[in-house]
Amino acid sequence: MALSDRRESILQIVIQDYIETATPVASRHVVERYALPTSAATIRHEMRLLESEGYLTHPHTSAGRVPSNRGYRHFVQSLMGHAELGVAEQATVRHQFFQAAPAVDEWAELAANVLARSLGLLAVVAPPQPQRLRVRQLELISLNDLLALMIVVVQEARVIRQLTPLPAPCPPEQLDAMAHRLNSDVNGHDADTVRTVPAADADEQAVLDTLARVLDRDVERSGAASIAGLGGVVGQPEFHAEPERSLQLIDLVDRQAITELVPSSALEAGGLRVLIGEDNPSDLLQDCSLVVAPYGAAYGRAGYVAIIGPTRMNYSRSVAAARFHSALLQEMMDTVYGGAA
Amino acid sequence: MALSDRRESILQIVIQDYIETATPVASRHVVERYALPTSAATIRHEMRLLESEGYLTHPHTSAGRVPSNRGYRHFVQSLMGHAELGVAEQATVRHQFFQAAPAVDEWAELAANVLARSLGLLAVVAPPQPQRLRVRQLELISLNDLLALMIVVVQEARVIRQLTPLPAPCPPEQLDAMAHRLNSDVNGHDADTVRTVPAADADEQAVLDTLARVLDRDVERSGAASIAGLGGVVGQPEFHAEPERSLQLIDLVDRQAITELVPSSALEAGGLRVLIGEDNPSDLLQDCSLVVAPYGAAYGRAGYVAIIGPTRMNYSRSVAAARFHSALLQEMMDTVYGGAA
DNA sequence: GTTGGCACTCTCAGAGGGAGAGTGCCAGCG
DNA sequence: CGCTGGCACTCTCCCTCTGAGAGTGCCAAC
Repeated sequence: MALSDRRESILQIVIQDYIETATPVASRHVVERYALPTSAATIRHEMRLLESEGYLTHPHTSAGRVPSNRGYRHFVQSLMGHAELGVAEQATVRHQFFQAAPAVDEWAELAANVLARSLGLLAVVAPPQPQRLRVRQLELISLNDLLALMIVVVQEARVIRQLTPLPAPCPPEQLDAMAHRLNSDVNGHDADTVRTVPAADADEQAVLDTLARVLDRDVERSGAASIAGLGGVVGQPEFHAEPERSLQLIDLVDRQAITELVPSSALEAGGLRVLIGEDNPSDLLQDCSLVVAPYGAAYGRAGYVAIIGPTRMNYSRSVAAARFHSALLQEMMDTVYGGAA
Repeated sequence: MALSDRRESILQIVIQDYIETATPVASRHVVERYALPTSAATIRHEMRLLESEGYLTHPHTSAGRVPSNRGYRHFVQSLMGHAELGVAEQATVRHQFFQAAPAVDEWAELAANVLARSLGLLAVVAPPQPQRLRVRQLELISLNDLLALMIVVVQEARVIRQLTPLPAPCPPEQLDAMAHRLNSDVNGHDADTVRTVPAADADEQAVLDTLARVLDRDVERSGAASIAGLGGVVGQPEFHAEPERSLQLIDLVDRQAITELVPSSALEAGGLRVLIGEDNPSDLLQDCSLVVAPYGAAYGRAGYVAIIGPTRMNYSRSVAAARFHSALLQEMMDTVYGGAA
């Protein structure tokens, strides 16, 4: 069912006004603020129709209108247009990344911080997860005769540190020799092939076992997602009313478990997705929206940039920012890793 | 001014009861719950005296007594006794660390998580910061002819990843050769001595410059403190009443800036400190207490285990847990790094 | 020194009431 | 037929009031 032009623009005004003010918008407010050529009564009439079609709701009889999830959905799909970050803002963000770019570990964190700050919402940035890790360099540091610190640099440009107990005493020189020997054996190997490498003695076996286990474990860990902007979201008016909800969210962030809120189905499509209210599988996000922009699928399980906020979030800005950041991260990864895993 | 025995034990009861229930404790409640051989009126009389001496307060005329900061301080110093974690709990924690111990990166995080969970308070664990970093192993990965990924393993068992632009084109083999050459030159060097190493060409100079800068920067970064338990602490009743306070705290954690709340003066003494209410330099913690247990001073600027919660926190448990964890972390570091920097 | 008793104070929850904000509807107008 | 002003109606919000309940402070008696 198509909406008349006027009805559409009223819907758009109501939504934008509500996004801005967070208070139900009244008919009179609309005509006055937006200098419409009609009277409040007419707007009232149109709003009533919009409500009967499911785009708006009513907290109570004598309150103004509030967009329904359907209204938001229509807004995102048809009314919002193709959102782009302003040129100036793009430049600022690029500049920040340019300054930080050398520190590979910090990309996701930087992105999350910039997003959170500029949107005032919760931002989650998860880097792509490689399907498997391949050894590039193995380093063994002798701590004492029975304990070594293993440092593994993997081809996917990650570094793992791990303590390794040694079953038989092994003095530092011997350990160095072992590292040297093993390095050529395991170079380019992943967990599975590491397991097939023959060991010269018990200590070597222990090191190889640990190495294989560590390669597996580190792939498993979906961890390392950066989260920022908790303060911004729980400061939103919709959270003031329901402290339990805030607490649940805080707890999730605290436990580093917000990644659970991003359904993997949203990543599969490959493009940017906006999940509004009940679109979200999680109960916690029933009154929230989620903007997800995947990136880096070429490097394994796709990473993503996600924005979480009340359904009343500024979709235009959120979508633009998420899109821009995911593209930027993709671009940086391509520069650094040459476009292939 | 010494307190009579009875007065002291009443103070102790009031404080412990208040810590447990978070509600002002009434005279009648005390006699009934703790089966005291006196009447409520007597308790009332004693409480009045305790109040006039500054150990207790009164939210309002018809409310029970609440400990004052002075009361808490006296409790911590004289009444609480020497708190130790139960044997069973010690064993559990040790077991958790034993399982995770191999992953060096995760010690602080694990400690923060365990503390936060077991106390329901905010836990901050900051690893010791080495005064300077010395190169152990330098690795250069060619990304393209003009860009390399530098991976530095430092003797302090930390790993740094950093992008390095190359002024002159440098194919992979050549880069490998450079890494090999430089490795012997920079081994054991810190930022200052790295700067004195002569460079063979422009690319080598660029790499050395980046290396020196990175060694400096990484010492600077006080970062890497692990924080956990935000949900627990803002869920405490004292935060319900004041949402702004919660927001400030959330924001501080969000910005990874809670470390600001731990005054460096608390670390200097070297022993465990308890800062109650206005002892805290930060405004935000005026109604909160801070338990700080430093560790690892032998490895540079001391790290610490800190517990943050309302003044009504369970000091006995907090102090015991902080002490135990700091000792455990110290012990683990000594095992791994052999007791010297 | 301790106790029971009693008056007093203060909070808290609920009820009531008036003001204000908006709507829904209707009758009239272009 | 769509638009408009007017008006009754509804619902929230805030303020005030009130009664119940909880505890204390004090006093007189033991």
